[in-house]
Amino acid sequence: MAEKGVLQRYLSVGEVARRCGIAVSAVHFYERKGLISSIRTDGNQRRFHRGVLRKLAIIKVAQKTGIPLSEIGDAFEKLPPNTVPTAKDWEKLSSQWRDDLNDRIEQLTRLRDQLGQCIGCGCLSISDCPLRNPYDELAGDGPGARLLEVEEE
Amino acid sequence: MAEKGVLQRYLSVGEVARRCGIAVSAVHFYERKGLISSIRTDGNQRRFHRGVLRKLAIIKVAQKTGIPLSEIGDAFEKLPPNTVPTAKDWEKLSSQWRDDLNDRIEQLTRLRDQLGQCIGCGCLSISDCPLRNPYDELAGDGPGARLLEVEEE
DNA sequence: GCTTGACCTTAACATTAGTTGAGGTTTTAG
DNA sequence: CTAAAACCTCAACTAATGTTAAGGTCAAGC
Repeated sequence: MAEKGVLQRYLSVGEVARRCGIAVSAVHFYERKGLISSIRTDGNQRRFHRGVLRKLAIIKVAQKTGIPLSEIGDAFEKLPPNTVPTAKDWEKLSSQWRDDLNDRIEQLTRLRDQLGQCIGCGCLSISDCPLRNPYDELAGDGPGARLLEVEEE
Repeated sequence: MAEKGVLQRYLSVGEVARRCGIAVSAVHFYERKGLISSIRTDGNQRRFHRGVLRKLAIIKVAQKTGIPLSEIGDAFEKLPPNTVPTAKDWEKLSSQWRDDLNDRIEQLTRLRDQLGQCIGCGCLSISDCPLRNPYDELAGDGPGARLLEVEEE
């Protein structure tokens, strides 16, 4: 009781999970992955600094943008250790991720537009279908361009 | 030799893979998953109808939009069986997937805009940060809104 | 002081989308 | 005809992101 109240310094794993809307197992998982850390009580239970809540919030947002945990972890490692991410830190992370997100949005938008055009062509016309255009970003996994080289013979 | 040339009707797995720019193992995989099918030679080797090239092209495009293979398979099953997807079929698929894609683009765009605003607030301000606004689409996994209920005490 | 809920660890399982390897067969080119 | 390239199956492995279960401990309220 004495520690609770106005200035509860440490949180149990259950509290963290509940307040972030994630499962306890996910909190454990993120800790195993090194994204967050905790100290232990004498009884070996985890106690989390409040800052972990911000980190988890950042993790959730970053995941929504499609960023893998490994990359989130890399970003966290470049932060000053053992501190709550500051506004400045968050600014760096979020602006970088926003750029990534923008790139992904652009890619998807191009694809959507191509799909839109392609609805008319039905992927039947070699010359007209943008999805079959070898020089757009749909090609380019192999040497040369043969993504939709479907019936060139 | 006799079958090759101007009107080669069937393709080996290697030809299919090469012409689609995917690995042989991936072709096998898609067949196991029921997305494509083949007949066999007397020697038990796969032979693919040319239509498989179009299906694989569709698979690749759909995957780029973020659609899982299971869903692509579901869509294929609703197509008339044993035929090459027609322009009409492709129109249905592509317009549906384009709508999905649009939804995803919209979500990501909202998220990006929120990130943009959030760069200023640094996730420090309870009242100003849109990422902490309990009533936008970032919340809503749990009962009530507590996504980023980070330091409300 | 005991019961119950919360916590601990470790291992296994689930899912998606494939890849890799072993061991053997078929096809093709010369 | 023979050697090499391509093919076959089946099982195991990869990677990311977790969840679930088993077996045991800790903490808090009555």
